[in-house]
Amino acid sequence: MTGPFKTIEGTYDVLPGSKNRVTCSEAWQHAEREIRAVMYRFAFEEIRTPILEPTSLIARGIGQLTDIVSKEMFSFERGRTSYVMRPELTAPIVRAYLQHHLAQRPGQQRLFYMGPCFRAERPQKGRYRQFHQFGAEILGADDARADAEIIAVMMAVYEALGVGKVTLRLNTLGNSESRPRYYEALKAYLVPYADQLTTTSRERLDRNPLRILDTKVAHERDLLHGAPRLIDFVDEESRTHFEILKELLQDLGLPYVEDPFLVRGLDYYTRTAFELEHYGIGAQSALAGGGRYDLLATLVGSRQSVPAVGFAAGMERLFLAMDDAGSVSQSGTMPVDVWLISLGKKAERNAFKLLQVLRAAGLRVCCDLGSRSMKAQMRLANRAGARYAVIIADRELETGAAQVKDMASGTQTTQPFEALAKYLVTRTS
RNA sequence: GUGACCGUAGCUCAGGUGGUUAGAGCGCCAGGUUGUGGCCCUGGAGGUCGGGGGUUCAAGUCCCCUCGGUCACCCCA
Repeated sequence: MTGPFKTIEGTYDVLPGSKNRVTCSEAWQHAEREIRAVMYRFAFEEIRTPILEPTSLIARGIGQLTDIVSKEMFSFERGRTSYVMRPELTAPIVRAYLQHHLAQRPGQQRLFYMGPCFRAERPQKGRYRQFHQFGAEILGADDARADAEIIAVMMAVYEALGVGKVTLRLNTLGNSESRPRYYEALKAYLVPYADQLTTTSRERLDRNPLRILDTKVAHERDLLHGAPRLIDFVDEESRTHFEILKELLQDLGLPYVEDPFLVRGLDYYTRTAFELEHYGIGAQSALAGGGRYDLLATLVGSRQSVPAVGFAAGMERLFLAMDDAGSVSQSGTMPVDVWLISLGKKAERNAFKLLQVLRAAGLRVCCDLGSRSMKAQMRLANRAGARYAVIIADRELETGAAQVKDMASGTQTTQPFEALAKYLVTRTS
């Protein structure tokens, strides 16, 4: 299908009552509610930043050479300014933290977010051009407990939404001094084998050798078995930071696997890097990822460095994992408490006023806005999942009492108009 | 950016080797009950067969192009 009534490639509408979790508004509301609840329990506060950011922030923060910045950004010029549709939220949050001097607020800043992000990739299962992330950041703390807190909230969200069977992979990348030393060693090892490397890996050799570590090409993986190990180059402080983090995770009963080849695709990570995986949701198995990014603030131009950790997770992948885990879905449209049925113009007018009275009493109430037959209105009441149907026609107007039908049992009673709200409220709460 | 598969009613899909007015189930609307839902019965609305071009007496069916969808690579949430 093509034409004007069509969402653009890699985007989708979220509709009420959709059988597909990703496109079902009730499923989104449920997930968002649970995520918020977990975040509040861990004492994180919400931050919302613009979807549009200056290109320079993203380019400097995430790194000019990353895939995201080099080929996946939706960006455009407007006058003398270059804008991007944010591809992630960590850099924007650091920007907000610096712009609004959030360091002046007491203690560490514990922030969470939810919202759309954009990357110009070819869509596939669990990957969209407009996708949605939620995540949390702790800014202003270099203690390993901050790393553990971040991992703990992240795990708690999946726990709360019924997603078990997740794998937490963990690694340390070292600090800004040890990383370059490892680059050199890895480069020195790989250069003699340059002719055996793929073109992309050969390009990375110069610019970002770390990225070669997460290659999936079989013979490159074999080659890497003999390569110098990242952990051997990691500085003493980063190493103890990593050891403490692992102990903390053990204390919290959070299982993890160490993965010396885990490298993240963004330049700003230092020390801790982690990924949460779930198999059974397609090729894109990463539910969430994150790590420590002590360098990011200075990368975007801050004179002072800001120690920080965070995680980012994909909503769409969360939904896929919930499907795979057989998590109870919040499917189907939300039923109404009461459906008002009226026959005749006069009754319609009266019923319309009654709608507001019942709503003011806290009931979810609706009626047909046409002039259908009793049968048709009854059918609508049924489809809307109404607990009660209230019938008003000339006869009821004369006697001053409405017919109230319990839709489940089919029994019908007569209630004076003045008593209606109270009657229905006590029966639906 | 590359590759594979797919594209017929709102949805899920039938439509052997090209041949009369393109079908079903579900959904929607209405009637069967002139004031009563769910079940059942009956009827109705709804289709540029993704789009364009070509082959042919004849194309939903064959060929080419194009657009979209899905999945995968790359990479990542």
